[in-house]
Amino acid sequence: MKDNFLNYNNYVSVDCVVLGYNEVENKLQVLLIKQKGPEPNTAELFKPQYAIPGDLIKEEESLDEAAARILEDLVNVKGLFLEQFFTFGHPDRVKDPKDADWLSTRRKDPLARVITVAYLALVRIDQINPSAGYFAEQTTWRSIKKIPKLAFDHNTIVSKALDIIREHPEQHLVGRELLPNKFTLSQLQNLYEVIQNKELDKRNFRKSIKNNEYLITLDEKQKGVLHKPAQYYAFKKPKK
Amino acid sequence: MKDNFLNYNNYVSVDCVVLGYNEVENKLQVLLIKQKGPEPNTAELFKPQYAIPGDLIKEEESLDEAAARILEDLVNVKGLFLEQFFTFGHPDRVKDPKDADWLSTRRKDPLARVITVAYLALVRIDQINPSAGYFAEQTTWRSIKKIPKLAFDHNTIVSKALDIIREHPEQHLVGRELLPNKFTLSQLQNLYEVIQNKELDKRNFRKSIKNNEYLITLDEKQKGVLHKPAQYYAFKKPKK
DNA sequence: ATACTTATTGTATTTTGTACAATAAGTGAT
DNA sequence: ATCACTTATTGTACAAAATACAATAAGTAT
Repeated sequence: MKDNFLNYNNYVSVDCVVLGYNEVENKLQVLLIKQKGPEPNTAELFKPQYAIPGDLIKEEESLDEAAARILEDLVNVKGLFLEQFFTFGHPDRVKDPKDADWLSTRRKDPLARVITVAYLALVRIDQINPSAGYFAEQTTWRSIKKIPKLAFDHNTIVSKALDIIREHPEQHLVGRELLPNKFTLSQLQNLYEVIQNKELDKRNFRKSIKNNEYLITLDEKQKGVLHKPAQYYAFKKPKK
Repeated sequence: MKDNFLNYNNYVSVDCVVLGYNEVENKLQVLLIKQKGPEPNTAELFKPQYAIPGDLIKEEESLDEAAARILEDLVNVKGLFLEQFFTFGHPDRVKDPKDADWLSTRRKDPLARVITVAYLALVRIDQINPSAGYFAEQTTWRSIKKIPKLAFDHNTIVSKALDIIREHPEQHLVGRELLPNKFTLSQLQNLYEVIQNKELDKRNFRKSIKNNEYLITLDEKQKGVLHKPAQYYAFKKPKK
């Protein structure tokens, strides 16, 4: 009877596309890590590649918890915006020869299939301080316009994340996640322009954004700027 | 050194929410199976529950392929519309006592965690003939308004599928999937009304739907009906 | 010719999207 | 006090899309 039991087993990982917004330079960047092996000085064992942060899930954690743990380990910040967006599970997604060396330092069975659940995180670059964790030799921000060749199928994963955020920026509350607590409408417009990669008309942008139920006008203006001071705004806390 | 290797292993399954449209009764239903064990006459080993069709993935198949296989085995139809929509991976999602008996007939380690990638399928009820496959004792259609208690977290999975189809019916090409090759605008409107669970104004529906780039007017009308015969329409094939 | 049933269509109104440029409110220099 | 400079802020005309609402058309059956 035991012969009828199914027994396929797989690795399951969570990978995080961390999009960081640099307000000063008005740039949207993605957080990459440089792979490292499990031991110090394992660099000679393989040619490290850039990758997005990810890890196998642990036995007792949910997928959401795994994503939070990976980010916490990497950027030492809790409570970031995190959203599952797609699961990548092609049998060959970790079987490119370019990835064999790194896997051999990390897995008992380097050719085993890995199914990965991908998450999107949004952060303000100036608010976090990524530091190499136990799975990263170093971390680096790269412009979403110049993403290098990444390990595994991570280029595909990043592309899909960008598609999703561009589709519905307002649904992803990008303003709340990527701007300071108080901000001007010009700051908000700059952010939308970077995400959508196109210029927006000031008057029309203001008309449409002012319908946003979450936007509230603060009782405060800019001070000390060399021009007409702008009104500050904030986001209401989400309903739920 | 081997001690540093990570070694968490998991079952990965694909579950399919099959939504079927019954045009005559204008009902949207979900396809459920009644669980069966791997051997004939195993019903006495456990109390079978209703569930959505799903199965562990096989070693060499992609997630999409697994979903197609599961449906093919169940409904003997290939080439259905299929879309991945979410992955459910809570550590306890298969550990409810109600599910222990069935798992014990199917798994070497019934308490092992199972992560499931959920797919949405759209079908015309009159076009397919679901038949009990190797994992189903029997199959049944149930109205989306009266879904019984299901095995595992399948009620949650079905709910999420319904949320998704209601959000963007046109993006899911529900017309193409759920109507005959030629159809009237009233048929199309009925379908949208069932999915969105609200009534639509005929004139406004026609105005908006006629902007649909995929809709074409056929050179044919209804015949033999006891009223003004309606024009037939069809959908163009999707671009790619 | 009439009754019956569903298909089809238009108009007025509101809302939303788009294109486009002048004025306002600060600072710093004179 | 005035002026130059910089960014913030606002309105108007037009087009497009969403909404509310009811009369006429084309068949069949009697």
